[in-house]
Amino acid sequence: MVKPVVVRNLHGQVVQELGRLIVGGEIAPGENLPREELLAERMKVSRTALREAMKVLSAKGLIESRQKTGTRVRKTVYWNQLDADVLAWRCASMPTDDFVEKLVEMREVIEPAAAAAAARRRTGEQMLRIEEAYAAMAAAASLDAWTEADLAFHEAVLHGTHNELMVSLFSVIETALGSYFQLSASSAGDFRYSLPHHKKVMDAIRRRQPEVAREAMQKMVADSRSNIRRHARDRAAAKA
Amino acid sequence: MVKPVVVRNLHGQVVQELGRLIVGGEIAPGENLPREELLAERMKVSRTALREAMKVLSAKGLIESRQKTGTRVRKTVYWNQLDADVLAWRCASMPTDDFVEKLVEMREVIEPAAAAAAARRRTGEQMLRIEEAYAAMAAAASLDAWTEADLAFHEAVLHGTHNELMVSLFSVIETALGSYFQLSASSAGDFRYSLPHHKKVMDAIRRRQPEVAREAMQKMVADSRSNIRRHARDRAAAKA
DNA sequence: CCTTCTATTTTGTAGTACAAATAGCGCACA
DNA sequence: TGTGCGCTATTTGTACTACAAAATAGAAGG
Repeated sequence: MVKPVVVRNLHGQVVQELGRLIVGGEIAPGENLPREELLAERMKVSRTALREAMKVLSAKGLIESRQKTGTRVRKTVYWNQLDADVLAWRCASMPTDDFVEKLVEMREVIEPAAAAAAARRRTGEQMLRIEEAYAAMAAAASLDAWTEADLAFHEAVLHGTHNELMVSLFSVIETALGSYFQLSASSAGDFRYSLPHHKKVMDAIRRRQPEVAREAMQKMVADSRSNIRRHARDRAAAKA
Repeated sequence: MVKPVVVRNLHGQVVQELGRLIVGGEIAPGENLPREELLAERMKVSRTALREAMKVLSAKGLIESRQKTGTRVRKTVYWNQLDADVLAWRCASMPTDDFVEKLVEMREVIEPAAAAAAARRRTGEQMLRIEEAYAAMAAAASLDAWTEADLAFHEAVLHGTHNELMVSLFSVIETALGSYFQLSASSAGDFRYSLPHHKKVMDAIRRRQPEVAREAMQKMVADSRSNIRRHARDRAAAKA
């Protein structure tokens, strides 16, 4: 269920490679990349392809190029941290508990509010999508199927808010759940324990009860957070 | 105080131009752009520069290119709506009250939570930044100076959360406040009325009172929201 | 009617040449 | 000795050409 990240284009590969390097901290902010000609040669691509890759990275706020000065990595404040790629790169290079905590904190802020808003404004169509996702979760036989349905559930709730800006935060939730599943997969426990939480959220949204929906979602995320902490403790204990 | 958007590069201009066209809806999602050769000719740039611009747009999720098929505008769901450029383009093309409402809704979710988190975790350094911004607001003589200080205040609070993901949401707040100032500038009223709100937030964060900070910030945003609505009503009345 | 193969179109990559900006050096001059 | 000015070397930016690769649509064949 890991992210496929299938890239057929050459410059796409370069984007991934450089992105990982930068976000992973191998090239520190303020530092300069080698000049284009060199870097292109070193990565065995043409300068053309390299430059297209660099434009992508600069669009995500990671780098900044100026004539004569060269191309340098920008301070992390300027990075588009909410960009799906950037999140993925961080997650790949630095899956520290610290970062996971930050992801969960975001969920705690976003999701209860989104659930409440969805309870107020969701359309019938959107309610249907939520219910379909729930049904898929209930029917899921494998962890993969469950994961997919779970993501669909949370995305459907976001759509229910009628606010595209909210929906764009799905990348954060996706990343958070992704690393969560990665943790819980190791313990191989039954993954269905959170189904009741989902039901409460769904019901509240159906009945248009914003505050009930908010609290149910809040509990769901809090539960997930404490699970993560438990896993982290277990891992630390196993290491010692 | 409008956004400068100074772009010295050619492809940067092309990015702006195409970005505005797409986000403004002139080219609808699902629709194809003219083929590169044609488009390059039409925009009077080389194919090279055009392609670099398109890579930027595809990095922001706006378009998607495939061989033989061409380049098409993606569904809005895939757009990085939280990207500063995308927000600016939306704001430029579609400053409808509808969109402003969505921005405010985001603020209502983010900022009270951020204020609470800052009250818990801010460092002395970060507190100082908040206080400096407040001082600058208090001393501001012009709307421009006030605007700048106000933005600095809200950014400083976000930094206090110690969560880069939160900080990245500053683009949303910046855009929201930007269009707010644009509205309130027309009525030319005194812009300092929200200073007491800011003081309450600052004090609560200094005293490490999360819930007080949350409520104070919530009131600030709510106040701003009702102001926006009043302005909208006034404008509607003036039109009729 | 369906399958398969081919031809054509469009983006992707490579390479060359030159333009433009600018940091840093060196020189002239006070 | 210090200070300012201009030159030059370096690095990115743009243009153009040529060809590679993918994938659609259409033709040919079963």
